[in-house]
Amino acid sequence: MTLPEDDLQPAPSRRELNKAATRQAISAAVLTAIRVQGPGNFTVEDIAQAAGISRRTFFNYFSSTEDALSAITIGFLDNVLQQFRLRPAGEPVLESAQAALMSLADPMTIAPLAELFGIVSEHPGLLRTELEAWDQCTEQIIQAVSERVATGHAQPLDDLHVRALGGSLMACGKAAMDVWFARCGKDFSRDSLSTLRGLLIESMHLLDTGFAVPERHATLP
Amino acid sequence: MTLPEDDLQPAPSRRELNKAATRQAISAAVLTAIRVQGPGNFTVEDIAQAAGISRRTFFNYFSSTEDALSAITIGFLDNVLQQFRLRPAGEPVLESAQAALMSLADPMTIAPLAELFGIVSEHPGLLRTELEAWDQCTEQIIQAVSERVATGHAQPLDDLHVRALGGSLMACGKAAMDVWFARCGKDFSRDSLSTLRGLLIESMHLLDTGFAVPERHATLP
DNA sequence: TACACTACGTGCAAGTTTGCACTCTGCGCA
DNA sequence: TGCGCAGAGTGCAAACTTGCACGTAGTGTA
Repeated sequence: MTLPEDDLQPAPSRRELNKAATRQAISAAVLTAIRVQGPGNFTVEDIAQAAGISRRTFFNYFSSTEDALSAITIGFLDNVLQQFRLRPAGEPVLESAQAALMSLADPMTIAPLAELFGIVSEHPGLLRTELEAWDQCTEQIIQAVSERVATGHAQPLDDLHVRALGGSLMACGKAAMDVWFARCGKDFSRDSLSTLRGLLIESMHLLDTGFAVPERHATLP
Repeated sequence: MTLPEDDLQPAPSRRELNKAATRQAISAAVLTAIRVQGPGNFTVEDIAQAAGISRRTFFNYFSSTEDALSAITIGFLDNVLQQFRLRPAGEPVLESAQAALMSLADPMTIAPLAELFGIVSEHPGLLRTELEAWDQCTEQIIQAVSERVATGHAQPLDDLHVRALGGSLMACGKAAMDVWFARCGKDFSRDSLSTLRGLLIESMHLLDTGFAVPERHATLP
């Protein structure tokens, strides 16, 4: 009963599935622990138990609970970048970015990220960790963009171009989350998360059009 | 946050928990596959996938899907016998049996067993396997009773006594399931399963009172 | 009948999880 | 200050899971 498998990914092995499941179980457990008990009021032992693994295994995956928290953000970006890399090499970067976000079929994929965002806003002590994660994400975006422009263009773009673009992408993502959070608060429903995804795409689009004000140049022929 | 732990069991290790979870995931997957696709219309590969493990791991646990089915019945009995063995050594066997069944706090524990019972009734080809499981259960009951009377009595009971008692216990259990199934059909709700547990206990009680007809000797002083 | 194909069942080596025994650090308390 | 203790991390061996390769058996097909 194997599906036709329209995609070209070679179907993740059981090993990979298990690891991914464990990673996300740990991250989810940390998120819950922070929500319920507050940051610093739980032990690695607690997390391991909630995630259904041993304490030792926790440390096989993460070096600290903060690390596990970062993984939520970085993990989400990984998914998006994976989609990004599947886009044709010749496609403009900003179009690929929007397409990658759109291809996240299930908007619930963003749920942990969104919840983390809300939690960080309540516990400023976590901001340091979150900023670190974003910084890592930025570097990964830059890396991905860099790979893209190396293959898809006649002459490779210079470093400033690539890094500015990467940084802006990340900044747009953050802006989208800020706006979403201000607008929807802690609503993690499917609809709300769909809105968030829409905002993310919209922010990329703004970047794409050079933040042009719609009224001035409505359309180009 | 460790609870007082009123019981004397040494808290199962993570390894034991993992194994138990895998065993039951496999059995549940087989049950579902039979219900949905019918016996023989699925592969070990399907089961492994549904249970979230590799095909090889399936065979680490069971030698066949039938084996996994037997495990449902035998596993339930194991739980009951575990409670049985916790009863004081001096307590009469039939009282312990009733107490063991009563100490199954959650009647939902019986759910897989009950569902299996229903499925077997629809697929007589599975009966052979089920009977085999019951036979194994009978032997285990006899074993447990045998251990009990060896420690709790002045002189050990003879083989006939022990084996007849064990066999009768199993027969009563089966009778209770027959009656429950005739009465409740495929209702696996908490209430219905509570009824089943009641019938099981009642059948043990009948055995305990020598199947006395209530009207004749109502009560003894 | 011969052949391809699918699924079963098993041996083995490599990858992963776990228990345990440390060391180290921070904290409360006498 | 010194002591005890709880929790973070880490090294290691044993237990467990997985992928893979193999041999077997049944089934459909030319």
